Amino acid sequence: MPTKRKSKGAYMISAVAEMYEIHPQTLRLYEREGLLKPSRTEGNTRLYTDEDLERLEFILNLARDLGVNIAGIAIILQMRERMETMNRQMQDFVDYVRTEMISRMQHAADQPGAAMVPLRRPVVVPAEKPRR
Amino acid sequence: MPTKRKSKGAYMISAVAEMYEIHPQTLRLYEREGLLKPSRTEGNTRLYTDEDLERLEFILNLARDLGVNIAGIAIILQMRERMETMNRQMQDFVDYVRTEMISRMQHAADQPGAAMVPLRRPVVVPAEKPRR
DNA sequence: TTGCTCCTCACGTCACGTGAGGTGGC
DNA sequence: TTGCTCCTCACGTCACGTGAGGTGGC
Repeated sequence: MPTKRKSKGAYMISAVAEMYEIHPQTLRLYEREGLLKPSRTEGNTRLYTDEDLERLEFILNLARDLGVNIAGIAIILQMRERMETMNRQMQDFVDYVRTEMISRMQHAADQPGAAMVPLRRPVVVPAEKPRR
Repeated sequence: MPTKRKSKGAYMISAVAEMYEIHPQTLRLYEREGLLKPSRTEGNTRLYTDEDLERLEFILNLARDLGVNIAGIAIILQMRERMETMNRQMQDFVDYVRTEMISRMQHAADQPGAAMVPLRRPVVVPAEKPRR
């Protein structure tokens, strides 16, 4: 039974195996197939960080609940990262445009006699569930 | 050998099987598993449209070349659709902002004595390969 | 009739998960 | 020493692809 659960830490393979009811060999298999990349101690023992565990949970969800094989999981992990990048870029762009618009509207308002130009249509931000 | 190749059309199962060197039973399997949904004639014979074939090519790429199982392919197809939707929305938004900006800059230029407000940083559009 | 279609059932192969067996460091 | 770790090898099970067998409509 590992003492730490939520806080930052590094777990050895048997602790992780116990936490997720998974065979240690399966964890080694996932690493050999490139799904997980835990760090190692100097003595070559695997150390799983919280980040590794988060990734592992994602993997287990796909493997156990959805029946996806390793090749599929590898691709889905890649796509997930691409989507997260896209979401970030989208959000950055939306934020940028918003502040830029506000800034310009204020400039315009500062100028006496300048008219506000209404948006022709509302800005629709795509409904994406926030990741955290 | 089907006479039509590129143009719009509907293919029966053996024509598709020949074109992609795939067993007809495999096509039936993919349909049973929900990956493909060809229409049917009144006599219940499957008809594959070009759209179905495009989807099939995607499926075969995953199954044959990448070794993804059916459960994985189903999820990847879903994710692909979500990414396409996101790309479309992103592109729409970028286009909208661009035309809106131009329109405002022109308005501003029309007003004598009005200063151009330079962008604080360049607008970076994410590098996404265009789909068509 | 011929050559297609539909379907179900069943088999071979392979990937995945797991176990055994032997090793080495804290 | 004990209890962990590492590794490789091998087996059971199941999904996938394919084939056979029997049916029916153009």
